[in-house]
Amino acid sequence: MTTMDKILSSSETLFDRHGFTATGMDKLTQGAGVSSRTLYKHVGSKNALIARVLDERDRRFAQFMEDDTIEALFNALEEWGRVEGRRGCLFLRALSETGGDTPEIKEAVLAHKMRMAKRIARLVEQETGDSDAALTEQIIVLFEGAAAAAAYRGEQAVAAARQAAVALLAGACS
Amino acid sequence: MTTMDKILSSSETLFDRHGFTATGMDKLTQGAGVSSRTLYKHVGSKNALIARVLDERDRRFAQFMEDDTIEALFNALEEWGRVEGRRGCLFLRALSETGGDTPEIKEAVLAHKMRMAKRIARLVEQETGDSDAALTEQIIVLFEGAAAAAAYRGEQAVAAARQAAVALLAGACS
DNA sequence: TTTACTGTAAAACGATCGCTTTACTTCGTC
DNA sequence: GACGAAGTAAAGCGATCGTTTTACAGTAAA
Repeated sequence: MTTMDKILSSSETLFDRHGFTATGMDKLTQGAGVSSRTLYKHVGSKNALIARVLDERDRRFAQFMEDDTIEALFNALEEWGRVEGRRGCLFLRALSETGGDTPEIKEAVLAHKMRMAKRIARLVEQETGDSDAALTEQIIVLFEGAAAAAAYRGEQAVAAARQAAVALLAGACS
Repeated sequence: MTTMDKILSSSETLFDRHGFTATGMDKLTQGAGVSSRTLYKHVGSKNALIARVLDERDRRFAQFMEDDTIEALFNALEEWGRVEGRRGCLFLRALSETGGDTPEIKEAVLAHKMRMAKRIARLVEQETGDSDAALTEQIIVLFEGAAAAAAYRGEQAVAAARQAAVALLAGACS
């Protein structure tokens, strides 16, 4: 595990558990077991660190979600929540904590959301036969809602989202 | 407008725009046009202020959403977003920024979520004839997803959530 | 053996954090 | 006309913020 890996993975955990603004640089260096100088040489600034953490999480999340049906996608989200915890979407949390006015963070968030939207659109097209923009938007909302509601309702929220998605897909096929 | 009203309403705006942790007491006193001593006499602490702001928002939100159908509820959410902005659910944002370990804040958030869940359950029962827990959970997820996704997809996310909710309700009635 | 890289520990930068205090005004009410 | 309630401005509390700096150690290639 390289120094960079240590920095990114422990920072991700700290940000996720305690929030971005509330987590100071001392906690981050201490968490990574690294001096502050080393951390700054690697990432440049706290905002850049946040953006890098989000990019890395996007990679990890996309890899975790490599599924070929909408139903499997929601199953993967359920499993992700069991493993990683359910504290809401870290990307939207980063966006809202910074008020959306940190360009590097905003870009990382929107890139992730764009990628997820495209993936869902592709799966919908695969399963229904044609590209249904309205249905795709509904599945996106369900996915987002599952992540958000699971923070206080637990994994039943993800299960409900999956059921709803499957029902809507079935309605579109007929 | 009383001093307390000024404090709560301007604090709500600042928290919503810039985040809870990122908004310091000086911005809050300055925003309310009030001395720091007055603010502390009224609210006691920053965490207590956050909790009070959330309670007040819950009141305002519930009043805004006084509707008698699920469809009307989503219409109201769409209108709320137009008027108040779409930056995600302020309650969940408060919860995640504080890591969930500030009791007074956590209580305010869960009280709000419980109230919304009960309202949705009642509306579902009104419209389908019986209390369908699974369908209720799906509508809750859609509502939560609309609020979250609207932050980066705009009001089309709310429209999609409404369409999905109506479709699921129709499926349950038959 | 020198050079370059990567790391450490620790102090310090000015600014800001949440919060308290001191000293003083303004105002309605009894 | 005295009094308490409710407000002000401004300084200061110790702590922490994000960031830079100084001074030094280990290692591997040239």
